Amino acid sequence: MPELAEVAYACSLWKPGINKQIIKVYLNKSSRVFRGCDTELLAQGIAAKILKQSSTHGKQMLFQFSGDRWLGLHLGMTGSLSMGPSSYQPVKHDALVLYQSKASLIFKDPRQFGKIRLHLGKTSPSWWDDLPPSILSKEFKKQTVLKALLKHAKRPVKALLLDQRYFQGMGNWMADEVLWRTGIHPASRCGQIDETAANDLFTKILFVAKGAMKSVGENGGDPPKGWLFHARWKDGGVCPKTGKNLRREKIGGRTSCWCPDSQKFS
DNA sequence: ATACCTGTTTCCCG
DNA sequence: CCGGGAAACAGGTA
Repeated sequence: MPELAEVAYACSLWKPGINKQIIKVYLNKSSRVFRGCDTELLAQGIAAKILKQSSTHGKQMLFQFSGDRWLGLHLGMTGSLSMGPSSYQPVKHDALVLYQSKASLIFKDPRQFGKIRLHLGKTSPSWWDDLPPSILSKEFKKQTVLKALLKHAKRPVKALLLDQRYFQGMGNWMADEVLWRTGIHPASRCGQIDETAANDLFTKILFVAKGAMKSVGENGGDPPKGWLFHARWKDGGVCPKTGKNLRREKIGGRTSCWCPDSQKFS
């Protein structure tokens, strides 16, 4: 379930493992999450090291280990992190288990769209440093939104919101939530959105991102009552604002949900 | 059985 | 070269 806030929450689940040594590494070589990653090097690189720090940036996670080792992790569509006992036995779809003396850190991903990578070096890897600003950061500005809209004038705005080059951390439900709050139809072409609407888009992105971090990111709960989130998952949902029937349809390649009554084409 | 899915990458088209 | 869209990846669930 991993968008911005769910990723932050997932990352926090490994916090108990910080400042503790990895005494054994289990990895399932055949899992697709290791594509492009040398599993031998990874297992050997992390073994006997101490987990020092964890951080997230949008949907990306970075774990720093002693000895200048860094582990990058992306949860894809179905990845999840959890803790287990030190006696934990890996089950199907566990891709990586880091054993410590009193616990184990588990990364599981049935669909294997997630990704693991290793970096050796004094400083954090370039694939981390070079990420665009997170939608939660100071560097994410109105201007970012305006420029993206202008550059992709033909794209449906829903598709643009999912573009991680501009909106690090935005996912399908967040994008629907944002558009619903702006009154913009998800299929509106980016070029048709005026500056006032663009500013509102920016405001609502921050609102949804911060609200999600508070409700979901801190304790793994659901977004607040009254959010579109609770009504958007299946056909037959009702708009929390207008009480009218919501619509669901594929827009920009993803299932989108909107209120035809309050969301109009720009 | 069939369709659907909170993500990203790759390929093809104009 | 580019922007845009569809398909592919893989397995669980309804």
